[in-house]
Amino acid sequence: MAKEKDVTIYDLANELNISVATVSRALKDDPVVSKKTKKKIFDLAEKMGYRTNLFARNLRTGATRTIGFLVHELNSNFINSVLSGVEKITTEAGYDLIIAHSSESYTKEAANARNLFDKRVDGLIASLSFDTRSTDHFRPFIDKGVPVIFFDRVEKVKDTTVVVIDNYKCGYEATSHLIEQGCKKILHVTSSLSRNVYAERYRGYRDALFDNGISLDEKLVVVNDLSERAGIESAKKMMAIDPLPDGAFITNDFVAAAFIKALKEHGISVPGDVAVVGFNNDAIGHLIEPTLTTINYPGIEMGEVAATALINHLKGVSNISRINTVIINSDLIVRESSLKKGK
Amino acid sequence: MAKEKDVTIYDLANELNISVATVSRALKDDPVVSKKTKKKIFDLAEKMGYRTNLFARNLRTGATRTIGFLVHELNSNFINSVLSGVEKITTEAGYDLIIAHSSESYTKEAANARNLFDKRVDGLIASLSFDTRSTDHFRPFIDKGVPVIFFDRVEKVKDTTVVVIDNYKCGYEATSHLIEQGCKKILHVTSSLSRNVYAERYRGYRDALFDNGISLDEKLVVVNDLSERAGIESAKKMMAIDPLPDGAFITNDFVAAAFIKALKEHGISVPGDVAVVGFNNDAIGHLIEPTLTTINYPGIEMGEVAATALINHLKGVSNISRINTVIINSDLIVRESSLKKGK
DNA sequence: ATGAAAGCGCTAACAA
DNA sequence: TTGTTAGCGCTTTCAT
Repeated sequence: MAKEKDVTIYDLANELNISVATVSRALKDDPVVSKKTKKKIFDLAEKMGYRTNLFARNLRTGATRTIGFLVHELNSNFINSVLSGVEKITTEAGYDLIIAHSSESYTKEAANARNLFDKRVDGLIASLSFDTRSTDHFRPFIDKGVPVIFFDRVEKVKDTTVVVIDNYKCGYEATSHLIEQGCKKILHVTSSLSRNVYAERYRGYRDALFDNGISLDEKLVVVNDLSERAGIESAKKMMAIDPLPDGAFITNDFVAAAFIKALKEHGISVPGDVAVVGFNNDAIGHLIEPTLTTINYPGIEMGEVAATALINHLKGVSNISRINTVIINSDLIVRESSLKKGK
Repeated sequence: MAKEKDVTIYDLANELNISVATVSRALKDDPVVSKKTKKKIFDLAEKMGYRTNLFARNLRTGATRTIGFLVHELNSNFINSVLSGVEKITTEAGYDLIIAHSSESYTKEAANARNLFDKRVDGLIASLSFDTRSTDHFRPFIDKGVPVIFFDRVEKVKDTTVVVIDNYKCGYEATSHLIEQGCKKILHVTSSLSRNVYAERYRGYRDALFDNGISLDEKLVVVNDLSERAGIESAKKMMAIDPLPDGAFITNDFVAAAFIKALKEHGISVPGDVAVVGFNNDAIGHLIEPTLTTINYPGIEMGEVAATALINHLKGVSNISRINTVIINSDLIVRESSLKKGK
């Protein structure tokens, strides 16, 4: 198949004996061009299979109408709901999305950021990876005036906006709920405490214990990744503790599911012996047995809020740099896995 | 923050009193430029924060080193493993990925295809959405000589390569396994039969029944989408059948999980009353109870194979147009949900 | 080993 | 309402 030469506005202009300027204007539906000429041009463009050369346009205008979406992983329900929220808004506004994920690696995240910068995105929506130690890779965007919005896993960087839930409150509520159910010794399975989300939930856990007169035992805090293996390992770790904890607050539903499964295989009953609360409200939570008590984390809404703020800023409707932090509602969903007392 | 002007090769050239041609050559590590000059240029580029303008380059060269990845959904484990396989290969080869998903909509798929075409991707890897009725939107790629590879949900289009598993065989094996376990009346829950994957699995189901002297009952074939709701509805549908079927072959693990859950809630035991086989080998399969018998569908491998074929073609190492179809291995994983006979 | 200059396809300021 | 023309930043051919 021979590569056909692309049709350009010059071809259209030649064919119709008009200038490229008119063609260019017609193509962007400039009201200054007469209906007749427009029609002629559109028809011919269609007929000749004309496609805008975006590189030429971008080169010329310096704007790409493209938003970067930079996240740690794509295979998480939460990130996917955020993505669909973002996509809804950006699509409506006529922006394209370039998605990059870092597989939880700082190096890859930095490389992706660099890449998105080179691709000249008009704005960036990002959630940090596990081991991101610095936010220097976002500097170029900020210096150049490209708006950056962080969500979920965030870091306060000057001139950026963050969209989050109140992780502290959620951690506090989850833990309080377990205490209300009679738990006295509560395991906390979480991830890198240098990430805000986990650090905040941990603070909530700690304060809830404190406020209820339970002393914090560092041995009950298990830091791991968000894999199935992490759930199984945490379960093993817990079973080695004597006496056995009677509750567990796990910052991820998938990990919680694996955790519960492992416990049950060793004859430990949930919630009878150990009450469990997860986090995120993934679909898996009501497919397992017992169904999982969890924190509802509204991803779609978060994505919509983040994208709307960004788009409004780009349109000049509002100025993002005034907004420091947006907090989205979230709440505890009580199901079977935590109910020691019956309903 | 004022938008700083981008540094260009002209700035570098001016600063060093050399020509832009030399700078351009140095930047792409052309051996013809002396080491000394190169070093000067690289150092200055670093110091001034120079970043290549990809639009200018692409406009000039006509190649983008970008691959399009066009799929129906992103929130599926299977698609995500394919993606990670693809990404591994493309990244190694120095290609970027643009990801587009159509939310199972034909219209959106066509729009995405058009968009990727405008973005001038060098190649395309795609899996069709549910209700895709035509493949005309891939024509422009083929006509222009841009290689297209389909995987999973495919359609034979001239001059394209497809990467698939043997869905017929899998359907046959899953059904035969249920029959071996003593099932005589087997429900089949699947999705749009106009998509190759479901059509083939259905053929396998039908032939396995036939080969075992069981007559096909169209009322036992339930076509639905791949949602949790689909699982629940299918369960309800089945419970209305008298006498109750004793086996179910469900072409998606997630749907199967919801299905089993619904049955159990109505006091029907799995596998005791109904033996169940799923499809895909998602993580959820061994977190639920009973653990789910399923077909292993190796996404990563599939992604690697598809991407490798594409890249090799682009590099001119091999010619894709010779290859019609690649079939990836897949097999039955027997777990608890289908074992009526014990092990 | 380096430079001069044309041109990729498009937009927009200015002119008519 | 339409046309002319100067670039956007880069690569590459042809000279030197």
